[in-house]
Amino acid sequence: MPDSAITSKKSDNTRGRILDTAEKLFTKHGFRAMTLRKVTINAGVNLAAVNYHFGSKDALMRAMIKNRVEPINRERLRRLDVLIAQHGNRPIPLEDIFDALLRPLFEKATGSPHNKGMIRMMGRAISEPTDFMQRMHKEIFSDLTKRFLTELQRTCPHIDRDQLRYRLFFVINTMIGSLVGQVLFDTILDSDLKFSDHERMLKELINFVTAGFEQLESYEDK
Amino acid sequence: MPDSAITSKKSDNTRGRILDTAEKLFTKHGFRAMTLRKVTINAGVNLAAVNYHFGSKDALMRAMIKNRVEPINRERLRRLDVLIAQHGNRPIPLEDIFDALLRPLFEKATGSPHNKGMIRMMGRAISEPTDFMQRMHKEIFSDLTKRFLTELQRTCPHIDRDQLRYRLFFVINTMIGSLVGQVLFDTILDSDLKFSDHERMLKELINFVTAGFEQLESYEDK
DNA sequence: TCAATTTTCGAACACTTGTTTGACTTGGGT
DNA sequence: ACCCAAGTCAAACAAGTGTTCGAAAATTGA
Repeated sequence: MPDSAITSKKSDNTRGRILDTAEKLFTKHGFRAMTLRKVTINAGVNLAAVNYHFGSKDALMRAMIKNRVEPINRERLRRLDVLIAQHGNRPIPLEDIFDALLRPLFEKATGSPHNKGMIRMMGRAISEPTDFMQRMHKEIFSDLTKRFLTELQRTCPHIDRDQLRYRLFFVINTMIGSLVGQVLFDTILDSDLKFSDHERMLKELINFVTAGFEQLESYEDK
Repeated sequence: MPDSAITSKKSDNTRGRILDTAEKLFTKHGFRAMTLRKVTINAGVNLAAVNYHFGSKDALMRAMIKNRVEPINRERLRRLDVLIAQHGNRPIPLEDIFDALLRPLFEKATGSPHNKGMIRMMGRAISEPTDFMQRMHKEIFSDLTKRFLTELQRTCPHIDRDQLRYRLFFVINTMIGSLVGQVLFDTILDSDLKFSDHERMLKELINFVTAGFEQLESYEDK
């Protein structure tokens, strides 16, 4: 088995072609349809190549997710750092924090319909109940949530610690759900609104989670 | 093949035992692990019984979902009707509408850990990209969303029609995501908060979506 | 009671799955 | 020229998949 860190991501080598094709199939038809035979035939490589380059199908899956999620999370943290640098020790506007959290994901979901579907499948994969996925989840998102929690805590000292966590939980769920639930969107809408209008949707989403998180009008004592 | 509408839901007959066991396996280990052999062995019935009573594995899946979702949706609509009767043609408070939409689902998720896991798996199943699921989705949720949309429209005439749909979309996604994303919860929290505190979570969730939907402080012109 | 229908059962079918093996081909270094 | 590691390949493997079938068994109705 070769060193996976060195081999490039381009699709001119076998490893890259497998990764690309697997992602394509996974995106289009889900995990069940992503069989090694379909992947390898579609990629024009030999069946045994997957186990040679990745070790197993699960490992291929892991590599797929990491390759997609980690750049997004890096970008999120980068934007958060920019905000911190801009505002020093003054509070950061909530919509800016959420913009840093949501926009990188949505930008990946813009452009090609493949990216759109891919993000949706990522959301599904991440919420898998398998042990393998749960471990991976912690591994990938632990840092991210910690950093954003800290910043939200600092910006909103008036919000109770537990409530703050609940609300961030809801924010993230709204985000993931909105990407995963394309189907639902069509069901609800039945109108001329397009799911592909990402900028509009992102704007509405940020407004929604900001208002939900802030809860200017307090219902708590009701 | 027998008439599926007549046979009872209790687990003393073969059909019922299959349904229960399938749900248990699906809940605990996902769709992949729900093989017909595991189901039938675990239920103490013959392998061929599934195809005899349901016709196919997909049909079994369909029966599972319907049996769980439809009672919840009926309860949602019942509560909405109560609200309408109470308020006549005056607007209904938003948190009451969302309570009617969210609480029936959460009440099912209370009590046994099985129910909790089951709801989570339902959320996952519903967001499947297969044609079969998408058709089913429309079939099950079309009425529900239409009814709630109408009522929201009437209660919030000041909210633009498209925006209203976006926001209901977000509300539902927050709800589903919050049930599906148990894993995420643990990752974010890393604290003494318990996912099993449903009443607390439901309250926080209703506050969140109400504030997000209402958006008293307007960010739209920003 | 007896025939008819419904339900159960074991066995097999046809097929797909991920993985492994061992021989073959390639490409660079000495 | 040679060698050796890296990569590719066809073929098979063992295990598991949903589904089907015809014969038993159980249940029902007259």
